[in-house]
Amino acid sequence: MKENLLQTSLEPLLDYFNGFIPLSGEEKQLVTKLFKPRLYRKRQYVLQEGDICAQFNFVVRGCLRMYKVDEKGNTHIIQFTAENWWLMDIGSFHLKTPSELNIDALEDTMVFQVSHENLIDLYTRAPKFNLIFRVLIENSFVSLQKRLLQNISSTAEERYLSFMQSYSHLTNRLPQVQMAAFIGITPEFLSRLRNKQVKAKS
Amino acid sequence: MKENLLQTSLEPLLDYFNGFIPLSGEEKQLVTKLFKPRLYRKRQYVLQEGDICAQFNFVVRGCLRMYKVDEKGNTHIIQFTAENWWLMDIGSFHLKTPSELNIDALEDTMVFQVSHENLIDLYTRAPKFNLIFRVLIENSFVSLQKRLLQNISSTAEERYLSFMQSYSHLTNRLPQVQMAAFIGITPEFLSRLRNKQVKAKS
DNA sequence: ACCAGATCAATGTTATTTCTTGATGCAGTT
DNA sequence: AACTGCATCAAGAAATAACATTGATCTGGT
Repeated sequence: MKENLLQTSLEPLLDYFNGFIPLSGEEKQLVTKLFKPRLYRKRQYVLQEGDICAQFNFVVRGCLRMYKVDEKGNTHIIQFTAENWWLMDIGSFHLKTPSELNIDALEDTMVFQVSHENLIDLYTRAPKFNLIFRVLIENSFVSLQKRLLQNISSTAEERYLSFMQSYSHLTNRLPQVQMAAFIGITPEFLSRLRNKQVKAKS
Repeated sequence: MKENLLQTSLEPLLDYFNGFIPLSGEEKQLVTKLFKPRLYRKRQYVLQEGDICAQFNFVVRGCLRMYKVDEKGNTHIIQFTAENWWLMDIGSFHLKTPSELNIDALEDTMVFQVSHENLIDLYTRAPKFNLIFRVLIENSFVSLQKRLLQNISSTAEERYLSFMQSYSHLTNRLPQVQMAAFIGITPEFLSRLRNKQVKAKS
C-alpha cells in the first residue's frame, strides 16, 4: 500500500520568488533552509480557531480555504487558495494572538511553511524579501478589497457571476457547497441560480 | 453549512482509570483539567513524520493507526487503536525528538490528549498515576512483543489468522487494505487468503 | 520445477459526497 | 395583497471515491 510522499522540491517556491526578482545562490539556500514542506490531507485543519497562526503557507499543490464559523454554526468562506498563492491569518501571525479564523484543506494539499521566527530571519539576512513580501501582501490586499466591494454591493446572482470570473481557474475544481459558502447563499439556491443561467443561454 | 461540534464528556477516561484504582474527587478534577478532548476526522493526521509527538492519546470513539512509510512508499502498520486504548510515539514524546512514524484516523475519532507538561504535572500532583501509566505501558509493551514474535516467525497465512484472533473486535470494522498493511502482504493476496479460508470451511 | 507471495490491469461492489428538485416559509418591496 | 429574493427541510439522483475480487503474469528461494 502506497501513501502520498511529500515530495519536497522547493522549485515552485523558488520559481515564484524568481518571478519577482532573481535570487542569488545564497538566497536560494536561505529559502531552502527556512521553508519546510508539509502535507495536509483533505478536510484537515491548517489553522483552527483559537490557535495562533504560526506559519505563512505557500500552496504548491491542492487547495485551502479560510473561513469563519458564526454563532449559528454557519461557515463563511473568506478565501480559497490554490497553487502558487499564499494563505495565513496575517493578524494572528504578526500579533501572535489567537485567530478567529479556520483554515482547512479542500483537497490533499502540499504547502511550504515559514515560521514567524524564520521569516524575520529571512528579512534580516536577505532584505530583498521585504520587497517581495510587501508586493505579495499588497496583491492580497487589493483582491480582498475588491471582494469586499463586490460583496456589499451586489445581489446573489451578481456575486455568483463575479465569482465565476475571478475564480475561473477553480470553478470546476470546487464543490458547489464551497462556492455557495463563499458567495454567501445556500447550496440549493446556488443550484437554482446555475440552472437559470443555463436556461438563459438556450 | 454546519460543522461538527465535539462533545466532551470525560466519563470514559475516568472509568478507565477507575478500572485500575478508584480515583478521589480531587484526582478526577485533575484529570478533567489536564486532558483535552479533540476530534480527528477520517484520514486526518494525528502525528506526522518529522513532528514531535506532543500528546498521549486516549481513544474514546473511532480508530487510529500508527505506521511507517518506507523509502519505497510502502506503508507498514504498527498498531491499530480503538476505543479505550492509548496511542502515541513514546520515544518521540519523551525525548522530544522528531518522530519517524505517522498516526492518522481510519474513522472519525474522538480522543483525550495530555501534553508532556501536563502529564508530568499529573504525576507530581497525583503519584498514583505513575502506577497506572506504568501498567498501561507494560501492557502495550507485552502486546508489541507478542506481535513482533508472531511476525518474525510466521507465514502470511499464520499472521492473518493470528491477526483475526487478537484484533477480533476490529476485523469487521477495518478495511482489508489496512489489515493487509498490518499483516505485511498485498491486499490482493489477503483477498486470496480469505477466499481459501472460506472454501476450507465448506 | 514448485511455492509463497508480488505486481499489474480490469472489473465489480459499496459507501460517501455532491447536486438537484419540490414543497414550504418568511421578510421586504411594490 | 401579491411578488421577489432568499432560506429551510427532506428526498432522490448522480457522480466520485474507496474498497474488494479475480485473472494473468512474474520472481526469488528452496
